[in-house]
Amino acid sequence: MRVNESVAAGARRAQIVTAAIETIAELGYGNASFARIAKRAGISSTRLISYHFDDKADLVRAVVTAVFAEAADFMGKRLRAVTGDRSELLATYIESNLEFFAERPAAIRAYLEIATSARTDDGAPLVRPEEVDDPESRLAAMFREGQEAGEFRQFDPVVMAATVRAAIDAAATRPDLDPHAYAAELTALFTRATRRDPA
Amino acid sequence: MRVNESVAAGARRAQIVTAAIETIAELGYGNASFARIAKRAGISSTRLISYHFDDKADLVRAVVTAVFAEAADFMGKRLRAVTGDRSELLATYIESNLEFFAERPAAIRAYLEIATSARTDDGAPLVRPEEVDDPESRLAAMFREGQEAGEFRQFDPVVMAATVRAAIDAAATRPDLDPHAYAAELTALFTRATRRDPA
Amino acid sequence: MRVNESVAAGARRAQIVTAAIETIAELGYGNASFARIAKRAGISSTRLISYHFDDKADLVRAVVTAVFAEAADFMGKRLRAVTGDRSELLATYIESNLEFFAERPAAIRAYLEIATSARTDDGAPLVRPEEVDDPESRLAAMFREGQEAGEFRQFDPVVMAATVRAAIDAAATRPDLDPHAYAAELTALFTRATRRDPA
Amino acid sequence: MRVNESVAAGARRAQIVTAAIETIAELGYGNASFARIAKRAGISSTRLISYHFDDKADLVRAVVTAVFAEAADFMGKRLRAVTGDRSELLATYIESNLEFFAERPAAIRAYLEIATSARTDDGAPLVRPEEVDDPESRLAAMFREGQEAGEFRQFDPVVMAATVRAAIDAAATRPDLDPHAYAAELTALFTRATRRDPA
DNA sequence: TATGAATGAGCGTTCATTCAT
DNA sequence: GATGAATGAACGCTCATTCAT
Repeated sequence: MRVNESVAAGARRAQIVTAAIETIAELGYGNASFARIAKRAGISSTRLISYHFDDKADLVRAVVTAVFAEAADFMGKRLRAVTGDRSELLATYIESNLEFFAERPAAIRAYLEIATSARTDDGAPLVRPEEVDDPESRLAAMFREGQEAGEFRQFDPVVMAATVRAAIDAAATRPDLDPHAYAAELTALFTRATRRDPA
Repeated sequence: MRVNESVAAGARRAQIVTAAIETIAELGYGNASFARIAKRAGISSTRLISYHFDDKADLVRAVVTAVFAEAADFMGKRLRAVTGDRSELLATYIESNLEFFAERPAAIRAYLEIATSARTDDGAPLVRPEEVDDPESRLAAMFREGQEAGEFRQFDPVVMAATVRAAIDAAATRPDLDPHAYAAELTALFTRATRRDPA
Repeated sequence: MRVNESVAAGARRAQIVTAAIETIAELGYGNASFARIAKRAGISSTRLISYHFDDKADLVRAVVTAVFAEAADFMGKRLRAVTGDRSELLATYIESNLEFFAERPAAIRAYLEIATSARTDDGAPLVRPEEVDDPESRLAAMFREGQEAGEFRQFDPVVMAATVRAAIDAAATRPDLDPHAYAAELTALFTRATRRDPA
Repeated sequence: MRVNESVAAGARRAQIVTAAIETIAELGYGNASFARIAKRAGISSTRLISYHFDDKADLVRAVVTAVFAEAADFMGKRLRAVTGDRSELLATYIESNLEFFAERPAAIRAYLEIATSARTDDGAPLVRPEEVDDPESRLAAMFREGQEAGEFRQFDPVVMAATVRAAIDAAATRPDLDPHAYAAELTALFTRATRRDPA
């Protein structure tokens, strides 16, 4: 997060981030060169990107941060409105996430591209999860609390969280399917997978 | 599959494919240049790669084919030994798949890298699923048959297959966790998610 | 030399010159970009450098001028105090010069960097000796006068002056050696090299 | 030194090294880009330079090695023919070195450019003296032996060697002066500077 | 006097691929 | 079946400088 940046600079940065999201989503991370991003942003030179971002990693980090902020805003409203137990929270989490995918497919595709494809020279992830946010850890914590509250059966919260995230992200690669129906399927699936077993 | 290739040429191809798998697994698809693959294979010039493979897509396709063949061989033995119903088949599928990950982590990481990162210039996947194999479709078919046989509850087989595959692939990115315990968790999860609901 | 510049502007210029000296001395002329100099000066934009100096050549000229002024001030005091003949003058010249190196190593390293490395696009020296000062010519004149006064043997004053300067500058690249001992060695060396041969 | 390189590759490398020497000598190290060197070498792309040399440092090292080899060959013949004492050896060293400058001015200018201007990003010399050769150390050793043999007076051999090298290198920057006359001046200078003092 | 924003040219380097034996 | 040599395009990034307040 930058501080003390002027309005004009902030707007330019946002414009470049938007172009980067679209380029990465459409062509893949490996094809998203500064030249292609600049072209899509309608700016004449890649120099302007280097001027506003330290390097490519900095731009990529800005993309992830922007997507996460948007997702958090979109989903946060729905999640804070939940009044029921954590089972309902999980259902809302899945549904709002899939709705966000339907709303902003490019943003989420760009994020997934970065998460799976952006590496440093030595193979390490360019953006480490803990650098930006870590939805999976928060999900695992929620499961753990639900177990302690007796709302969920006993299972490994880490595995369950990883599976829920993987299931949701997989949905993002199926834009052909209806997000509400898909959400209903996943909700049914994970409700059964997590609820206390019948006595 | 090539025909009429000599033993020597086949061995060279296999050597290059092996080096490609290791390079992709370790450094990521984006860093797996011909130069790096050639270096790992212990050959002096990238020319040898171009000689044995039409182009990079051809090499990548060979990698995927090799990994799939190995996985099919490894898992096939276990799956054919299953005597119970499709619920047991699913459990064996999950478990043998995670065992394969533990056995050949580089192979599966290379495959996942290719699946998520390898694109043509215009953003299309470099290797289309139907070009090599399509485990997800076969899984969906299995679910459909199980539903018709009354072994599973009613759910969307496509969504369930996608979720199972995503859950298994997510496990591959967690080499820190014990594969048997992970398999047990996933088996419990999907057994509950797919079984007929209690009356 | 600028005229009519305000105190504030003069201070800024001095601040930038100081940063330039340190940067050139530490990283070499080729690595002393406006960006690096600005960073060391603690100013946010290179624009301030361009504002206070016409171009890079102007800044470099200001650096050389500043170093020469400092050296002339430092050495001038000692040289004016010499009462003996030109042989003693030469010894004092050498010694005070090496003392100055010890006092202001960054300044002299920066100057030598500029003298040896700063070129225009077509290879010409960025700062021509006669543009700023020309110690070598003054030294040659001193030798010529000394020969006419019978204090030195006959030799080519130009070659001798070039050699003395080269010897002194070489000393600047050996900050590991004691400057006084080095000066004593050079004094002994050039005293023998310049004195009248025994009859 | 490369081994097992083909005749064609060796010729190419030599061609590029020659072009590099001329470019560096004429335009200075800072202006000697791959593009300018390639143009002078008459090759179409800078890629060919990168193909034959690991990186710029590798090319620069090859230049220095080539110049040193040439100088050693040129001077070696004359030095091995010396029959007198070390005083005569020193005179021959100076004279043959200046003759080499007159013979191959571009080579020596290129070397001096590299020695004074070629740095890594952090300011360290791109080519360390000990990496290629170290004439100064050998000269110092010669002085030390001469002192032990009673041929020279007592002085610091390191300082004297540094001064002789600096004096010779300074001569290289004066192509306007006659090398034989210059050599005679330096020989007279250092003969007097090094010989035993009269009793 | 100062500043952020923007620029086009150039940098060394790497890319997969083709040429010519 | 194998090889070294060569290629043009593209890469991210840095350069000193200018524009516009």
